[in-house]
Amino acid sequence: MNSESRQTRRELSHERILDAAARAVRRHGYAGVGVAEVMKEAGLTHGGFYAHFKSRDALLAAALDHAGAGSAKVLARRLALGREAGLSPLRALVEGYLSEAHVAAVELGCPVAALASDMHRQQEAVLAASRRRVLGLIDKVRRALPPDAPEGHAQVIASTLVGTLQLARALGDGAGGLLQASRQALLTQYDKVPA
Amino acid sequence: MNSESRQTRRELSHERILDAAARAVRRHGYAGVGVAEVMKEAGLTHGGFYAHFKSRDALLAAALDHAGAGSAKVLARRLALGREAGLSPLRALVEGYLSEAHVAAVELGCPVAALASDMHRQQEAVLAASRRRVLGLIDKVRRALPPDAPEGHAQVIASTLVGTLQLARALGDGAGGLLQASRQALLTQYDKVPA
DNA sequence: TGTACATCAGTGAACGCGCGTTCACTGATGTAC
DNA sequence: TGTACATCAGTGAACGCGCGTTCACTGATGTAC
Repeated sequence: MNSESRQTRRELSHERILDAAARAVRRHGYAGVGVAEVMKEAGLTHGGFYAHFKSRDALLAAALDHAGAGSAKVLARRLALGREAGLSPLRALVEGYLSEAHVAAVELGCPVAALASDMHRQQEAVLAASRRRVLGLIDKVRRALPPDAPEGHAQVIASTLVGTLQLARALGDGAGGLLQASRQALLTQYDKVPA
Repeated sequence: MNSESRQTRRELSHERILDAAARAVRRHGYAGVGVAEVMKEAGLTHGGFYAHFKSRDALLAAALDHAGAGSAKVLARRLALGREAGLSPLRALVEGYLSEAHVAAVELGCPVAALASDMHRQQEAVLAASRRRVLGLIDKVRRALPPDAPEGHAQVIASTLVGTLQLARALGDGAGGLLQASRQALLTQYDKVPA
């Protein structure tokens, strides 16, 4: 334990609330996040919430940033593993994102896929945090592409990743070869390094 | 007025409720649809709702089918116009779907783009209607492709269409060339008929 | 065509419930000496 | 090290509000003669 990881009781609680909210917003959507449920999952009672956040919306915005940081870590690990296995960064990203595991793990997965169709309906603070997630995703794709790749490639790939994951989740068992079709299309079109 | 279009007062009300609900669910999302608001927009009071639908969820399911029928009509018209202008069906579809007008017109646009990330969270009846919309969209894309196109192409294109529209809506003015990038990518990759 | 009655469609008040938010209070933690 | 006190973090009851749903009632529509 270094001095940075020594946290007060308050800071520990704050982080548990954020963790719970970041999971809740992905699992239940913006509208499905309840203050009481989040606090309960953090091991607290709902009354103490307003000592940590000034409103439910403030919690949602903070939760999105928290979820984004979590997703970034997951991706970094995936890219590191892929590199060891000799995969191109794009292949590691696409195969990780468009996996059955990601379809199933909504509450720990990409917040953009979990929330995108509802983003434009949110209030300013929540919308701003949501936009950061979208731009962050596009940026992660961009960094997995060669430096000289055209501007729009990262945007198109990100759009396909998000749309595919959502449709796969909606269709459930009836998704057929949707994931596989998108993986193949993206890698065939954008991955110049043979696997 | 032929005999088929002669409707009772009840039938007229029913249709106004459905119209209002189909717009509301796309504008406000599943969770944002309120019985009272829908009835008000249909020119009625909320108490009469349960003479038309047995629950709010039943309304949502019916509204999705209604929205799907509306979208199908819009698309058919777009394809007819495109054909007159010498556009391939795929180009007519892609340029219509990925247009600034569609980004702006959420409440009359594609219900899949408006709702996809929330679909998997709905109860069975609403989920089933939502799945029909997804399959319907994929099918529309398939019919805009050559008959010998590989299985997965329609799925991938539909995913890209949905994802792109959602990200464009989320980013708003900051969407940059997102629509343009996806239009170009899809047509370059899948439209073999030169414009 | 007109009148009397039955049925239908819609009204609006009321209910129960869950949720975000507030607040007086309590018990735990930390500080001063 | 121990005691007294101040501060902090969390508790749980309460409030107001909106929403889905129910229901007794009313006014409009349609039918019988």
